[in-house]
Amino acid sequence: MPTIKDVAKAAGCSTATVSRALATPEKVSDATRKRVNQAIAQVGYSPNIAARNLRRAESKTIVALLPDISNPFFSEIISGMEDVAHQAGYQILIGDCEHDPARAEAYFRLLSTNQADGIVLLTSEIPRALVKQADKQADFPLVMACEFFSDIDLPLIAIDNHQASCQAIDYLVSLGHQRIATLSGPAHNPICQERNRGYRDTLAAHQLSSEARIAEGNFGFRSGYQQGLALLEGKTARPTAIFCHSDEMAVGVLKAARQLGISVPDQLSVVGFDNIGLSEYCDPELTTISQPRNEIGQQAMQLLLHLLRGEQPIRHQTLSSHLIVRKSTGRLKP
Amino acid sequence: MPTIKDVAKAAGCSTATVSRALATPEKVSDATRKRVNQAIAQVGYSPNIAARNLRRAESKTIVALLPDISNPFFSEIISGMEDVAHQAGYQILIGDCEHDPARAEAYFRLLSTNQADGIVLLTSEIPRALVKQADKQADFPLVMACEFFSDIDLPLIAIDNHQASCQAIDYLVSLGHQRIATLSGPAHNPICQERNRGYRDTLAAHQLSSEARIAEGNFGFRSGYQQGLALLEGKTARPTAIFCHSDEMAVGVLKAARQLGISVPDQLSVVGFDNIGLSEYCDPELTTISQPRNEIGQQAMQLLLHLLRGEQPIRHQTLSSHLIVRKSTGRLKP
DNA sequence: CTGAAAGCGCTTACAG
DNA sequence: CTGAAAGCGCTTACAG
Repeated sequence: MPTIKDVAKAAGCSTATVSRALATPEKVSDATRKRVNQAIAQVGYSPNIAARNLRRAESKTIVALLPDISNPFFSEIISGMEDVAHQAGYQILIGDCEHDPARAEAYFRLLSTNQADGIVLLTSEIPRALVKQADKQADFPLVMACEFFSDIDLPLIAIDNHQASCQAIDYLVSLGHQRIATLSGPAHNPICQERNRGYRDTLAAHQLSSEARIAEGNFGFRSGYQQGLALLEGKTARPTAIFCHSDEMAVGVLKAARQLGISVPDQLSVVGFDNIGLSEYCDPELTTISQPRNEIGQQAMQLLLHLLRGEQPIRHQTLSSHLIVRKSTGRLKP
Repeated sequence: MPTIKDVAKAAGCSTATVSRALATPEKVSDATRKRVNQAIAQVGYSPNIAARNLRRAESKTIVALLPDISNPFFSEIISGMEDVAHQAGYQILIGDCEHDPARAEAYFRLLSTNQADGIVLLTSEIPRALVKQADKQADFPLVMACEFFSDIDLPLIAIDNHQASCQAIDYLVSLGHQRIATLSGPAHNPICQERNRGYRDTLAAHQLSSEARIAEGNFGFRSGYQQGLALLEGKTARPTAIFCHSDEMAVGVLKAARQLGISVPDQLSVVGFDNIGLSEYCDPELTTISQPRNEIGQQAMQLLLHLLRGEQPIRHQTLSSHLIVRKSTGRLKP
């Protein structure tokens, strides 16, 4: 591999000048710049980024920390992040935590070893000690997207989960439903708590508090199916609608209903969350809440870039979600 | 951040000794090693990886090049890759090509700039010039997984797509089907060509060649739905079974059938490919071909590591797939 | 506008 | 077993 020295030799100038022609071309005379560029092309030079990073004490790498890469919800967020990052000369390292604290820790360690410049945190399922410690350090750019911690105030891009939940429940009530259950994600997860608060608030507003019933899943198909069975085959009055905190769980509920011979939406309405690709292709098509995933990714990266430049950006931004009505919800049919 | 100098000072030795205590502890006396380790703990040292990488001329980073990160098929493969990579001290950089040649090129460029040590290629949808050129360079460790090029012989971990396809078609014939269509992925994709060859061979073996009919999709839900409609609403004799090159397309076909009032499996059998999580939760549950995704990821990474160590590993490995029979296939009911 | 020189933090052949 | 020294490839304040 040719180095900057080879270019300097070919161009008949010093390595300093080659470096400047690349980093700050306006500080180099036209003639020299031309010679340098020719030399670069001639010897086939591309800078050794490791050396540059070492010298500049940066890595131009951002870690995107996910709870679970297999959840399709995240892919479009990553995509939005990449668009913005690449344009600014950064690359994204996707960190899949797989609910393993050690993994999360390893990714956090990349910052102290200069292998990453910042983190976009897309999960609250990591050791909070890690986050608290990081938050104290000045040079630890950390941004959250979608998820958040109730007791640690970090820069955040997200939708209003309380409101999104209210909207879903209001809609179900408007269809005449009273026994509306929620199939929540993990109970300790702050976004689920927000959604459950919205659920309770809305039931209360309609004098339906006594009907409140929350089951707990983990966002995946299987838990949707299992909790769906539990909710629907119980002896107590069966819910006529279930609001799920993810589309995968909603599809799991659809399977449970099918198995129990409960027809959707005639005897049961189901609402999902996230509007993943599948929601248009399951049977029936899913009524769900759509988050602007690409925009969330873009804004989160933008926010992190501001932080990296030492600016003081607006730390919290709420993007709007909306309810998409499809075929899995409706009035009860006798 | 403390550097190796700080540790040396605290331990009362040279930086060389600190470095050796870390890299080759057996070359350092017990007493010194102990002092160094104490000093490391005391000053809170972690090595600057950029500097190490520069010195060693490696990055300990492997690029996993995907056609599309939103396809859940890949997540478990990545997972398998990560297990092996992390254990060997490597990290995985996920490169999402999004069918954009410029992106693929950018990721390939990481190798020449010392930002990556090797590539696991999970797509054949990239400029072949890139690959051919890379393949010529000795120091360009490149491994393919799942996908391959028909005219470029690279180290490869994959299933036998021809055989997997034969098995699916044989099974459908055994159920009494004769008009079996295939919903293929992109026609120029070698794995699809293999599968289509298996399809034709099996039809021929059963004297059904005249029934061959191949539609082309792109692996996604939407194309499954659209091509499904086209296959099923045609005036010509409608297929009684469709073999799809992905589960998402199969689910798209299920939707098309539903819309046309064709019941699965009574009037139409559908087979998918990949056994993604969804295939157990759609309606009806999908008969599909399962690939050992985690193992593919592990073996691909293992193969790449061998190459990086300058060894001469077995370049081609075929893992076995198997047909999982669920509810989307059956004998025709009148 | 340009160059000589120092230095980023580490590793490793060499000498002892 | 240990240290002094050179060097990986780049950047940048400094001097001119």
